[in-house]
Amino acid sequence: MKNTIKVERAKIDITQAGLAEQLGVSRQTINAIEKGKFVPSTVLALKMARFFECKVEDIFLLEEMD
Amino acid sequence: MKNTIKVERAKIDITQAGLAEQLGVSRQTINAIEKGKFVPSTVLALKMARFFECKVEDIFLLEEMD
DNA sequence: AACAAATGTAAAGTATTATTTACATTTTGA
DNA sequence: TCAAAATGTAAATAATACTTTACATTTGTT
Repeated sequence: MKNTIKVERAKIDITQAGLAEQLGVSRQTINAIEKGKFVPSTVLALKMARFFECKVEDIFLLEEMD
Repeated sequence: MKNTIKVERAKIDITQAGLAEQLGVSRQTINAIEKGKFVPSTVLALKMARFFECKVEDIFLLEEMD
């Protein structure tokens, strides 16, 4: 599972901490997701998509292994 | 969190067991998600959207409480 | 260089997601 | 009506998501 969070963040120039605050999670959670440590819950994925004004599919990309 | 899985299933006339098989999860998992017992992982949500040929946002709807 | 902000990482613990097994109830069709 | 298929439910367990705390490294600015 790949994700484009770092790029989406760059587009609107927001830090991991800033995004975390907006989404109501810890900074480490954002960092871990961004680094591919784990995939967020569907609720958080939906909140991210809403925040970035795009689709969940635009941010989280299924791969063979998933 | 609401979901429209039952409706999507009805559209293409597939059973919970059939859907479970297609998605590679147990029938109980589909049933539990459909009944709102829990929200599936993002991976499973993405697979569902892909299977139903729609967006994750079309199936899973954020509510106030989420 | 020096400082601050941002990012990376780790470990321990809690909460949630998903599985298996098993059985009850409801719906459907012959 | 009777049987089979489909759905509902529950308990125990495993796997994963997320938090907190804490510290290290990198990056940007003066």
